[in-house]
Amino acid sequence: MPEFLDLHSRTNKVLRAVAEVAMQRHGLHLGQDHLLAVLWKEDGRTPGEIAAAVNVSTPAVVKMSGRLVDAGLITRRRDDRDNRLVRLWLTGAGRALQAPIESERRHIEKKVTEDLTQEERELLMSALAKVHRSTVALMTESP
Amino acid sequence: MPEFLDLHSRTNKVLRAVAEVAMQRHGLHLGQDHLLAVLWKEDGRTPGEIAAAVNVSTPAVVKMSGRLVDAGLITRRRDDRDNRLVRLWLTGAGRALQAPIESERRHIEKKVTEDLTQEERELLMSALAKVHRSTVALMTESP
DNA sequence: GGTCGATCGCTAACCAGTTAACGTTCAGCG
DNA sequence: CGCTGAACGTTAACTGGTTAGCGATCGACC
Repeated sequence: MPEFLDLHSRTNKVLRAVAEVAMQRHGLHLGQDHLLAVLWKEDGRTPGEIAAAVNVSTPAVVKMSGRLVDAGLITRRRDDRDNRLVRLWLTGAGRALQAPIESERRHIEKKVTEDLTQEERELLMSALAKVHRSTVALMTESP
Repeated sequence: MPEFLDLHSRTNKVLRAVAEVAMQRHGLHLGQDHLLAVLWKEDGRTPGEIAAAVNVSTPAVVKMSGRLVDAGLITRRRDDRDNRLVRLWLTGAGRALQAPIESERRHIEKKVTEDLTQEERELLMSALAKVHRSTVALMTESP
């Protein structure tokens, strides 16, 4: 089992777990905060736009937005100019989550990188960015 | 959106996507190779042992092993000494996948880190290990 | 002004993963 | 020797995610 792939995926798993319990403290599941973040930045976007912004498929946004509607955090309404579009709008409850969620994520980021020196942190970011680019390149050429 | 968490999860996503298509070339889904890897190392282990080795819940192993049985890569048989135990055994097809899958993963690891110098690679690994430890610590103390 | 293709949201059927609850089987202890 | 509690696999119900395919709507073109 190659060491980098293994370490990276194990790290991802624990990071996800930590983020999950943090989000549950606010009644959210992991990933829902990303969707809300798009609306916090600009309300009334369509599922397709959100999917593109979050790098997720449109059906994933559709399902998740259904749960967020049930939770009373957003509402769904058709665009009256173009009737095949649907626009998602934050409710008061959804908007109220912005500050606590963002603070929560900053807290996690801080705790999780607190053992790194500033230099290590920068090298980690740039190395990870290189890996990201190489992976995207590998992905778009092989199929 | 904190930059490290974001970059790490985005990197994980593309890495998963690459691994997924690579595994599909051998008729596998992502994660199934990890389960098989445990059996390649030592055949005839129980779902609980495998779950612990792969850091996954037991039900996850149960479901996945069902699909691997359907695919003809493993068989499931109760232990005759202790009848509540179930042991998973590789079939010939399951054993035959070891070499190609391991080579596939090594190839991905190589391609994905090819833009890194040796020094960068080592720093990335050690930094990631630190993050991993801090995250585990954060996880076990907060709830 | 009608048709035809593109766009968009959505549903269905998968996959991996989780926790909670259930039924069996075993082992230790009275 | 029986009973009680622990260990184990399994099922059910949820989450996030995927691709394939359906239906409705819009826009452009003839």
